[in-house]
Amino acid sequence: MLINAANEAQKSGKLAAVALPEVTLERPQNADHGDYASSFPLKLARTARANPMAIAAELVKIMQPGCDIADIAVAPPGFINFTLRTSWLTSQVNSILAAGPNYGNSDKGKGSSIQLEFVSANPTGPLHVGNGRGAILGSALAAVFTAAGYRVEQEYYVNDAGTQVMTFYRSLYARYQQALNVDISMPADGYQGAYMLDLAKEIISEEGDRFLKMPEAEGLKGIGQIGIHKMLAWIRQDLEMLRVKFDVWFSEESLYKNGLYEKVSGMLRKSGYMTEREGATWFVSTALGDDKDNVVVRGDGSPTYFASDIAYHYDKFVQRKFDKVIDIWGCDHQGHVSRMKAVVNALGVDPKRLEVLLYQLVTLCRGTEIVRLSKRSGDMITLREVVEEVGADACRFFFLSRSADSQMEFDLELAKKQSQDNPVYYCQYAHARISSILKLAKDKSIDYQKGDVSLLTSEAELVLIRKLLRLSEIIEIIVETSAPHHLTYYAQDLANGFHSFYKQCRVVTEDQAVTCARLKLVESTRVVLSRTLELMGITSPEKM
RNA sequence: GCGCCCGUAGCUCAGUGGAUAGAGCAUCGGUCUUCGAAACCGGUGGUCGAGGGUUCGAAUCCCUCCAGGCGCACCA
Repeated sequence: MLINAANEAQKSGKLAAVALPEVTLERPQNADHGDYASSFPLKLARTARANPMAIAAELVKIMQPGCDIADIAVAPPGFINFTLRTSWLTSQVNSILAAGPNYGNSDKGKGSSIQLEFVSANPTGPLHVGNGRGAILGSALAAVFTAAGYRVEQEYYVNDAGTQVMTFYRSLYARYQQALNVDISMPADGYQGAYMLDLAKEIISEEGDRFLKMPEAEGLKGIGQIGIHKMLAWIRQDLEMLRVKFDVWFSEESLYKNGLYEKVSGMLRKSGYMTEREGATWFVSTALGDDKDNVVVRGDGSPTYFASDIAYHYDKFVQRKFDKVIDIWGCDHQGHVSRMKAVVNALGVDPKRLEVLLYQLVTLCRGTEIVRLSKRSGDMITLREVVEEVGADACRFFFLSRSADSQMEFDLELAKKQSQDNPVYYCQYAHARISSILKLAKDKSIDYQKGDVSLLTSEAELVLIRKLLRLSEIIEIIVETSAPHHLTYYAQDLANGFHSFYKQCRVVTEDQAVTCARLKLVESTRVVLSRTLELMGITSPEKM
């Protein structure tokens, strides 16, 4: 609309014929400035060598208010403000009801495929709180991208190969032997956590001492594999408690077994990105702008985790042909980003198709005392303990409520209290209230299907409708920024809009017509609020 | 030393280069004869770490400095 007006103004000579800047629409903070505002004239002023106010006035003359826009106004120093027509706003209530649970969805993604890989913690111990942050970030993003018309696959990369796994095998084998009264000490670099003892005991109760009778190498491997398997089952349970589910559990080891690793390293060798030096094999990241090269195969012939990652990303982009891949990592893996981008580049894939989302670490504390997160040391608070303490809804909301870029502190002493103060209950309470109103209407057999939405004219009603309409905008922002924390702020804003409306406008009254119109508004609020909570993976309770 | 993230109200944090910088908690004060007070309404509280620069316009972009977190392995 603005572009058309500008083109027309240029044709008629009212505006200098210069390249037009990008048209942007903002949402003004001040409601007096309308529903949408554009600073287009201000941006045009320089190139067009004209007063922004004059440009704005010309453009406004050309643009005509339509069925959706009631008013277009010029505001100093050169804004154009658009105000939506009330009748259009109220009609949106019917649109929301018609869309139902699909409200807010779009086809922005046009069915292109996205692979989201997250958590991917080593299966050498239970998940800790930091893993929880990644898990919730990933699952919320998956929901939002799906709503925006992308085909999303959620994947957990299982590090079932490599040195950490061997350390786990040795630790578990030692615990197993100790539990069977063999005098042996834990490996110095072993996993000390109490869960290793429980695991060993569990295996003894199920499998007896048969691994003891085997040659050491065989026993180690046998017990280790059972242990990893059990660990993975635990992890899966932990994640399910948080309502995080994966479509694929991808085995690192499979990359070696099926020859993909050999194939990809051969390709890179041929194209000159692999080189032998100091007895090891290196990936020449520096050729692609990285600050240093990285070892792929150690001097002893064993591949590093980086080697698997190269084959893994080949599999993602080339074998499985994902249009886009998003890896979600803790910020302690930050150094790995440029390498991975270089690898993707070397494989002939546009590195822009790989997005690495880093989240800052979660620090745990008990009061003022900081608790270190380490699987190797004994003192560790598991994700499960936290979820059991505060519940999945509060936990998800808490993790989602901060941008991935900001560090967060999880105070265990305040966990319970935090969960009571958690704004998630504010949002859920709004949903429960709505449900109870709708139930009242049902008990009174009020049929509001034909309610006339044009009766929704009070300020509180219109404010609420405007908030309902923002969901698709929020989804779009999240798709563009991969920052799902906006959902939590939107949910609170929406809940506030409803609570405020509820206080000012009695829904079920003697006035049948108004009652029906308001019930429609209440129902549409339920649709949008529960959709918002659903995207966050949070339940919408009818009672609390 | 180099790289990434962060510094916004007493606390925890939002803030897609736009108009008077927001929310929750805390604090102070109002609001229940009627659909859920787990709520609503209002007040107090800010040199947006500091200093430069770009811009009609900067919390936002650039530079320098200060403070915190995390990396910089033939660990993952």
